Amino acid sequence: MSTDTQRLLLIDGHSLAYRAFYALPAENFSTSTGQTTNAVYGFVSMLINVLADEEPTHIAVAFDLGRQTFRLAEYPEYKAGRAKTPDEFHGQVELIKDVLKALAIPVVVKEGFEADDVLATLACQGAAAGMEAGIVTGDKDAYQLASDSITILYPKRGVSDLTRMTPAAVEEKYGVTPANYRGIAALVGEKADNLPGVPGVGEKTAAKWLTKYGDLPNVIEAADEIGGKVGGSLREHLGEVERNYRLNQLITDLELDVSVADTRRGEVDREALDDLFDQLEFQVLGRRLEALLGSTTEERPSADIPEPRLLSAAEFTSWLQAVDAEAPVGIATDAQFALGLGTVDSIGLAQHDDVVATDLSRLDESGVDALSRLLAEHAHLTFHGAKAQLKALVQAGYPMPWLETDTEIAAYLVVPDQRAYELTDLCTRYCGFSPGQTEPEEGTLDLALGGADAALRALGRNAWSTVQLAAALRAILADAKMVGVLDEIDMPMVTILAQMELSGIAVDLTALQGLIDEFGAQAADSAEAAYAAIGHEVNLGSPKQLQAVLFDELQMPKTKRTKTGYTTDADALADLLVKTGHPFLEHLLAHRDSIKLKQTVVGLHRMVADDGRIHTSYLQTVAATGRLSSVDPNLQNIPVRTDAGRRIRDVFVPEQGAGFSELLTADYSQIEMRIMAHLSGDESLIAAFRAGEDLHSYVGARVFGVGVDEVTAEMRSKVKAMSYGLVYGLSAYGLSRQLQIGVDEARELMDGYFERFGAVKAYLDSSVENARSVGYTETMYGRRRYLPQLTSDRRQVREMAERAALNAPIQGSAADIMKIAMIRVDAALREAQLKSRVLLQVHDEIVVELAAEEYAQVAALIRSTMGGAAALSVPLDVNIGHGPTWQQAGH
DNA sequence: ATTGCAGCAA
DNA sequence: ACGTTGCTGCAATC
Repeated sequence: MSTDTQRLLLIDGHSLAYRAFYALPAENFSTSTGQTTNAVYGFVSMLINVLADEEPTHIAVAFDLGRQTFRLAEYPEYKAGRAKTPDEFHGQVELIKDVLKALAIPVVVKEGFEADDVLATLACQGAAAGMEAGIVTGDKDAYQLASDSITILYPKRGVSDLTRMTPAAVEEKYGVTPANYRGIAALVGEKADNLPGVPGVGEKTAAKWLTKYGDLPNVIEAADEIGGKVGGSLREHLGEVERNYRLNQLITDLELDVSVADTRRGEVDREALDDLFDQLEFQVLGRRLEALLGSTTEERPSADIPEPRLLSAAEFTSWLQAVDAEAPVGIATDAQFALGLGTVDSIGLAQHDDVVATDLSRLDESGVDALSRLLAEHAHLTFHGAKAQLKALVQAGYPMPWLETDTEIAAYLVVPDQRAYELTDLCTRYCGFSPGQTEPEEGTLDLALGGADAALRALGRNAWSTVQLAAALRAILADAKMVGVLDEIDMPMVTILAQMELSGIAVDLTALQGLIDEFGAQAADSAEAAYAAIGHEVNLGSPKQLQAVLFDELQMPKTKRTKTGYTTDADALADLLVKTGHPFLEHLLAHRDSIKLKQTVVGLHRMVADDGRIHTSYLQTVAATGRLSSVDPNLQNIPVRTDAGRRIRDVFVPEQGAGFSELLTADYSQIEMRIMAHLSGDESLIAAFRAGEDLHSYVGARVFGVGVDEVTAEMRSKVKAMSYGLVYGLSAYGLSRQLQIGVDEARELMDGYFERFGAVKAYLDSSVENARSVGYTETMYGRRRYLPQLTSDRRQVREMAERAALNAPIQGSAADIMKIAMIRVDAALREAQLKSRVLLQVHDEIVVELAAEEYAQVAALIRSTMGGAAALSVPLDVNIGHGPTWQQAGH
């Protein structure tokens, strides 16, 4: 960009704010006073980026004004059918205008016109005055304005990534000139504006026609000579197309209160801006803006990343030998891991501002030694998403590193309910710079053009970035007193999980194949019987087709509504079976059972690796409470409640012929209720656990006012359901439905419980109230979960948050205790030089592969370690079993 | 490719 | 509207 050209930046405020609102999760952007700020954050973040990128000399933001526009007047259905914008959005537009005012950026509106018309007018005026104009808008109609002097900056995904739509880019994407883009839009239609186009005509067909006939009026004129089905379709919809064409034309000659000269950048009101950002609690964003406004050179933040050096094998070795043992080292690799096998080809390393990268395959022996020593001995290694990389490195022959910080996990601890923790996003958010593209652009040309080197440099940048990010996140965790959770619980877990996943668990393939055949045959039989019962075939797996059979064909009474019709879930079907006695239902239910089992065993079979074992992956940053989750396959939901289901657990066995003899399972009994007893301090409940009697009978005796041996099986099961339900925030209505009893009886049960265990109720209530006032819940070890929805005025949203607030400290403390136990078990097994190893974790249970002759020692070690993992006011009971399969090791 | 339903676990 | 936290597979929809 030449410095003497004047650059005009024009932004569609409403459309960008709206995109930001939906791109950023509202629950992660809310101030302590409850103001939602996601749209403001996204908008301002986009604004900062675009100011840095475009360096405009002139700038303006347009907003829509007035409900009545000329488009609506011509077509009353314009933009109809759009969902009502949520209340959380409107207030944020005002905040955005406040920010713009402080930044001295004029806001332009014109009654009866949309923001894009205003922008089009200003852009044309600017272009006429010899300026370069950029229009930031989420409305593609603006493409029609693209020219040598006007570029459209269209947000690709979210609001952070803007595509530059020049005339060439428009032509490349749509095959037509910007002027003809209107024709494409008119033919294809725009769903968001409720402007239907020609059915069957997409961008390709539209472009073909426009190229052939020149422009849309010519296409319309020639409509009669266009053959085929689409030709007919076009003739039928000419009216709509002409209307779309009129409506999507942007107005470029509005009379505005603001002229291009008025948009010259003015003096920023720093004080107002500081106040505003304080109020919005935008710390990082404030610093980013500060950096941008403060420096006259307006250096890009990403320019701060040191340029990575690509090293030869010899250079790499000497770099490693010169590493400072006291300073953090960032590591990033291109590791991939699937089905028990990993690959890692290249590595980036960073210490201080020295960033290097190399191909691992090129390393000679001394290079491998030096890297091994770094991994084994350095005390300050930082990764982002370490576990898969550790596994791949270990399989490549390197030692298992001791890692100080995994920035993905640190970011999870800071905000545990985010969907993704991408390094780039986190750097933008917490450090105010962006390491940029983490992987080279797709496409075969890249390799030829040095894509491999670019990929190496990206690894170097990632390695450096993760060190900066670790420092930023640790500072935040220190403020929240959560460094202990990071260092003592979640970091040590990473290597333990990596080892468990590398081990995997052996399966008996013959037995597994047997189950596939058996469950498959059962499913086929039930399906046949079901078809016979109604006289025709139907896809039993399709709720929609089942509804047709049950409610239309067989005229059965309607079940509970779902979004798309009536439920056909197992409860409802069982209910219908009682009411109608129709044999179809019986066979359908049997089919559901066996097809589900078959699906499960087929899924497991698919995941057996070449070593005959299943290597699940544990996810450490998914469950908002601190639990682990398991994928590929999920080994935390293997059936156990039915006999048929339990048989699946029989295919999990110890490794054959390697000195392993049995599997051992160890689980905490009623850990969540014990935690509830501890946290509430309820004397009765604590006494119940200390008595060591059957908990549900003990509680049942209290609730029903009878002796412990007078508690019937029915009473016990009711109490059991209620006790478990309490941990989840169960209501009387929910309890009544689950137990198939009246709401009154359920209410009496709950009242009875709370009367005898008063401190439990007090604890549950105060726990929610406390979370509402501070904004988060806490486990016994300080792991937080933020729940800003606790102050929502939408009842359903608020109550959902209340139940989450009730559950999170209990579920989360249990998860913490299990993690601590696993860390200590791992250490104790090592210490005692035992060969047995932990393979699986299922929330309150671990599965251990027992080396021959080690049962007694391992059982004792695990019982005492798990039982002593936390000091509660009640004992932590551990059940242990062992046997030749997972099923038989259970108890 | 995404959404909804259904069903498994703790 | 009415019980938390997860994952997977299928059908239907875009």
